[in-house]
Amino acid sequence: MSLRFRNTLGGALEEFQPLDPANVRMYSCGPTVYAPAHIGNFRSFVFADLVRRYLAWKGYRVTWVMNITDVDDKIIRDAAAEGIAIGTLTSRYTDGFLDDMTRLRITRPDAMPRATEHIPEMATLIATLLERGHAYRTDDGSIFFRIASWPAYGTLARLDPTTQRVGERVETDEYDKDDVRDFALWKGPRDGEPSWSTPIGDGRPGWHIECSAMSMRYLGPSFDIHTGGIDLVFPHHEDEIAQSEAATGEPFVRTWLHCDHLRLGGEKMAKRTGRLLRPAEAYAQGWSPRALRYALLAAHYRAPLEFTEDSLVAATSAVERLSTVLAALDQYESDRLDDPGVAQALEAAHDAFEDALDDDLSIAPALAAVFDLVRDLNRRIGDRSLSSDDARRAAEELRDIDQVLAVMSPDDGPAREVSGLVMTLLEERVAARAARDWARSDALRDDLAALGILVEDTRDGQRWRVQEGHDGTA
RNA sequence: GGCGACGUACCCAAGUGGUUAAGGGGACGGUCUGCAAAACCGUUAUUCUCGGGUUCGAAUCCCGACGUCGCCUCCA
Repeated sequence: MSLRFRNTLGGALEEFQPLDPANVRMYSCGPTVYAPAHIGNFRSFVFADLVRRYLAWKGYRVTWVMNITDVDDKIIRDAAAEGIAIGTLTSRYTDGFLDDMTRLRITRPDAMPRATEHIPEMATLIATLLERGHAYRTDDGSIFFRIASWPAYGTLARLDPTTQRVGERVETDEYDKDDVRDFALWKGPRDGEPSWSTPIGDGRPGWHIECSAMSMRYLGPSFDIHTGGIDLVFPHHEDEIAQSEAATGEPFVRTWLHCDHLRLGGEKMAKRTGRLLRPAEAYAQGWSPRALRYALLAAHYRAPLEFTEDSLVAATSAVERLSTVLAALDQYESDRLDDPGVAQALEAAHDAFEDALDDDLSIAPALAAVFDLVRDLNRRIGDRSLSSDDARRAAEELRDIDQVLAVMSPDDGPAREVSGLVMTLLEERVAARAARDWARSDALRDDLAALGILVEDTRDGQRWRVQEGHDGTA
């Protein structure tokens, strides 16, 4: 089967066909760096990473761009409150964001453009909109997009602009718009606010224009996939489409993908309500980054996901189950001949995994296929019915699948060589067990545990794996 | 008020017309083991929010009720 996505634009399940088969172009709305991102934000970034990884796994070359919004009202407000330049504030939170991405195993995008570094591109785009009559200036030097000039406005969000509820929370009179629904492309200069001098005048960009300008800069006027949280559908992405297509006259994005909210206590996780959890806080409570990743990944992206401690308990057990079977396979040895049933099981699991994800990234059946395989492999390990090559191939298959999931290897340097001390202790313990010296054996097990090495005894002898959170280099 | 999503076991979550309702977690029982851990086996939904209807047959389709959440305003 082929890859299909549920396109927010139109709502249909559509077969994915890249505009350029040799290069899938994808853009994700990134963070506004005025505070550490919370795990609700990261749900959308982990989701985008899943799209990116799955496309690559399917054999596509992907160019992935994620913006960093480093100038906006909240950034200006918070920097002023601290008495620092906005760049000082935003570089602080940008660094933190990049660290969080790394720990959550989110692939580094090919480009992460900053808004403040693309002011000229935005000014050019706005100039075009002015020329074409889709934008107008106000007395204070601001420039607005004229929604009345763009009949398709509202298509993405399925909103009828004429019936929008306006008036309840009309923006303050700070900017003098022709129509309350018009949105700011450019904000005129003000005292105490950062300002750039451009051909369209002094001031600073509005929010939506940066994504249009930067996506076009790196991906061209038309590209394949645009991702974001469901709350960006309106007005952000609606505005992006309007201003982009009005400027270029070409279709902006082919497939829009939006993930639903992460919830806490039954409600959307959000900074404004204070109802949130940040990655660092989860780690401080003892949860591992990969368990957090798994918890964010394990539900379908278009379904709301309630985040609870139970979900982290489940995620922790699930990822440990995966790394345990991998460790067992890696250490498995047998003189047996290959069992053709193993190759069949691997192929069946691979196909089921792919079929599930092909269907609009249906992660739950994909994971079910993985865990069905894990149970089968554990059974075979217990029966010693595998050959050494069977075990090696099984581990290879799991690691291949993990190119998409990125949850199987323990955090903190799983692939690293363990120290000579650990190897010596492991050997000593084998000798102690051979001599049935249980006291010595148990003492060595404790010593190894203190070094982050979990030792288990099986019918086939001693088996070990690295404990979560230890790097095994002690 | 408009638009949208949703209600499946103790928890999370697949399944969208037809043999025994995936998978993960938790709990309990068992096997293995010097002990421990891991693993494996078994038990945990005759039933899918409720009430009607269509059908030979529905968790799956239709109507209604109740309940939850989101967007319409900054927001992943």
